[in-house]
Amino acid sequence: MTVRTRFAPSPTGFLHVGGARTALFNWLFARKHGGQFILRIEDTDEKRNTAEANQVIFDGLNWLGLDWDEGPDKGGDYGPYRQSERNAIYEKHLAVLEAGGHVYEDEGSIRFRSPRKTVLVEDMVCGRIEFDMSNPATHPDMTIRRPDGSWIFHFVNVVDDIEMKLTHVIRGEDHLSNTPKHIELYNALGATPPKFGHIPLILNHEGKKLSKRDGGSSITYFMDLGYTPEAVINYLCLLGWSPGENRERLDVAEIRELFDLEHINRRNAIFDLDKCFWLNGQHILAMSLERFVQLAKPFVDKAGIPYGTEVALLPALAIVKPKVKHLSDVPDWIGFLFTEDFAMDAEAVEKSLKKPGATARLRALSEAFATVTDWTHASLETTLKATATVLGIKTGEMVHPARVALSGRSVGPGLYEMIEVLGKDRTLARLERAKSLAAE
RNA sequence: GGCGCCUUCGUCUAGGGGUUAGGACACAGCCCUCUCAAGGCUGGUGCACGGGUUCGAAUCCCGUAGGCGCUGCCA
Repeated sequence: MTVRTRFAPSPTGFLHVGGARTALFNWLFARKHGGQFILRIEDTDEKRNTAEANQVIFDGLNWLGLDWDEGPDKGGDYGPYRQSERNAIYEKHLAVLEAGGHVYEDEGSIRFRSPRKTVLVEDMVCGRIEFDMSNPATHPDMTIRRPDGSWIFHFVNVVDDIEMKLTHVIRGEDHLSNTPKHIELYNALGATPPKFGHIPLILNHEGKKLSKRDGGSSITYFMDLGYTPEAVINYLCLLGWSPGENRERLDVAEIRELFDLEHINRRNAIFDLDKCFWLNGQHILAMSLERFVQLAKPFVDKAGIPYGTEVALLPALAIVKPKVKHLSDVPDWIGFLFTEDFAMDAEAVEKSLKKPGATARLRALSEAFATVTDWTHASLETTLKATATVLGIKTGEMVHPARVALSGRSVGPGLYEMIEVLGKDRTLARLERAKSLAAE
């Protein structure tokens, strides 16, 4: 039997991190077992069904790297993959329920008549749970169709899962209490229920369900701020799941290999942006320069940094890669390398250049650098340190004014690396220019 | 209210009868150091509570409390 899982979001114009994690777990499960991952859009509420809202889902999943085998944009053997286009299928299944005497009309809507028995849910995450459905007062018959003919989630969801031959349904724990009702529906439709796995919810810092208002509740937030997909995937999978052995930074390939439903715990998790942020830095540090360029370049382009060719951009990105935590910070970190019109931070100028002797130091450094033929960070370091020694000052007393003179600020990439990237001409010119700002 | 699920540092978690209860983020201090990071070291804070069972409970059982979810003609 081929494993078939799905992600079935409603197009709200927003891809929630909880939804993204549900998608991730389904994707991981399918990929791990050599199965298929299906994308189905649950747009029974047609008001929400806009092209933009659909696109947000596609973009988010694509960004995360969660590819699907069947879906509205891809087709497949069990389409259409939008509920708004599956009306005939629902009618057909409703007829089956009618024929079996499982439904009745109630003020224009259609309700499913519960068999009123105990339903056993055997959940891959939660274990065996019995639900006593015998009391109509506490478990009323669910509505499956509104008087206006539109369908209710429970019904279409089950019908689609049957029709699309899904074998495993991994979803949020908010559906655990709905599951016995869904199983009743499967039975009435003569279908075998899939295996269910209910994963814990993601909560905000107040312990409430993460809402749109909470920072980091939307995948767009991570895309815009310059998180890497690898870090977000990593963080999301660590919420409610652990591979053991104190592993923290994992790449997707490792996660695909290690992931299993057995190690999903059952308690809800509070979303911690701090840790996600840390993980992002870890992934940036660990990734190849090629990957970093691929991820950072759009941010640099968007900021309009005049780097010219990609060949010129590469060394700049290389020296900030170990420092940067958000890709959106990259333009700010490399901007001074591509313009002579960079801002001079007043505080930094005050602290490092307005010091007695600063001019002499810059002059000495400038003269020393002028003789350097091997313009590499290693020999630049040697030269700078030797110059400081000659002047009888500590390395730092030379480094700080130089950094401000060359970049306009007191923090940045490694000084020698940035001088190397700057090149001899620009370095000497900037040192010269800074003398006018420096104290005698 | 009813039903279901859950409860290990502030947060994410490991641990499922004998552990000095481990790791990570965050926080503090120190080291390294050209800044900022990274890295290294150190530190504090935790088994919700009450009863059992047991020689021994964070771990098993019962209860209580708290949290979350469902109880929609939302998904």
